Amino acid sequence: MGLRDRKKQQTRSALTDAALRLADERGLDHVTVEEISAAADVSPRTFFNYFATKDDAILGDPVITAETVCERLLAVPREVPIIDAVLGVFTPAIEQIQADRELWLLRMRVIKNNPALLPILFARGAADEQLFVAAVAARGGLSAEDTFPQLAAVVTGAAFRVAMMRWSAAGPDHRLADFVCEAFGLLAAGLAHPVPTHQEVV
Amino acid sequence: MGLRDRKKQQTRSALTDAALRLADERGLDHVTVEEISAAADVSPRTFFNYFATKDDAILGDPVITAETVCERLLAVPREVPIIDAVLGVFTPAIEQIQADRELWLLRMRVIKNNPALLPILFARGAADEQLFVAAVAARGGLSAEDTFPQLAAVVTGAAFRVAMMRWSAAGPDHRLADFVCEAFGLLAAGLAHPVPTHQEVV
DNA sequence: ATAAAAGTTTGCAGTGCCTGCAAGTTTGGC
DNA sequence: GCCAAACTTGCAGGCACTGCAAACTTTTAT
Repeated sequence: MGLRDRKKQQTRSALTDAALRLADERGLDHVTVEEISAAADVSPRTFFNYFATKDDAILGDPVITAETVCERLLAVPREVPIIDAVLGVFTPAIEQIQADRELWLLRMRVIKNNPALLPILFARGAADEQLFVAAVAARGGLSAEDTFPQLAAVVTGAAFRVAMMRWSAAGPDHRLADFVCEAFGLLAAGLAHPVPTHQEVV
Repeated sequence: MGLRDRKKQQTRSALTDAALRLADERGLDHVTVEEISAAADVSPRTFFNYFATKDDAILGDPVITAETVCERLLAVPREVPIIDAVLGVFTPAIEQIQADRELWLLRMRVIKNNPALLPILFARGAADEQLFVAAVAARGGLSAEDTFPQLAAVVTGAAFRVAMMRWSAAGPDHRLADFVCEAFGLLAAGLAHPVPTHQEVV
């Protein structure tokens, strides 16, 4: 990678870093693009060369592209239940997030304090979601217009989001993977009422 | 209701109607608040006395308040599985939407064409979502910090959203209730792979 | 009926996000 | 070193949205 691209990468993360730090300190609404740009030593106009919106700077680059998700999902044999398949597909991303723990905890804190950001946490756009739906459909030999793939895609996404929130709220010794497994497990159980201690399922 | 409130109601729906119509014609991005206000015969400043954001005018009033949801949910006996409980709680809202079919189909078309609106379709705000989580928790004798209520609330919301999308995409003879039931049924089945015709579950 | 009170609409001025355009400046290949 | 491509920047401008204070309208009390 040449000097050029290295510099771009630097500017990019300088911008997210500044955005995250400032938003964490004062709340996203009390930080202007002008301030973020100043903190990253670029002009406000340049900010928008890197990110389409102020929010995007907070969210940074996606950990995993929709294309990768689709590709991997299609590689999972059809016998594997969709929940396990999705879990497998996301595992590398989960580990990636776990590795960048500090960054992500900060990011999640900012998201939690600025709920406007929340929807974008998973399924960053309708386009990505549609790709995901299509992949689930293809893997199951179904149409993207069928209920199952649409539901599976959206619901696993929602479950993942819940896992992220819980992980970020938990203590430092927890692994994101555990939260995701727990959530997906409950999903696979059909959201059956969890058994309080010493109680049998009816 | 006095003249005053009647007029307010009139203005309010004139604004949503104008917003929906114009957004449907040209796309939300190509409609300004000024235009919506002009179509509804009020000043742009007045628009913002009625709706906090342009999006809100599209979305109109919530069909069911978070408070009602919580109230009803707490009334459902604990033995009823959460999915059935939620289904029961939403039924009146579902019928309400079905009754205002024309309005909602238009609204859904606008939402589909302007995916930025999509997240707000269910769980209009983080606050509402939290109330919902709390209600699910209370009904199940769990804490709002537990995984189960958080997951159940978010996931059923997502499923409802999918049902709405499917209903709006389907022909005129379909009932929203059927789509919701189908989605909730798949959820209850743990997102098991649906059986294609003439095939046995492994 | 009339005047005061309470609630609504409106214009105005201002902030901040975001965009297109037309320079300037930096970088990589020759 | 020199050219072309890529990147940065300033400027002008559109639009969402807000607070404030001045009309205006409905309601209430007399």
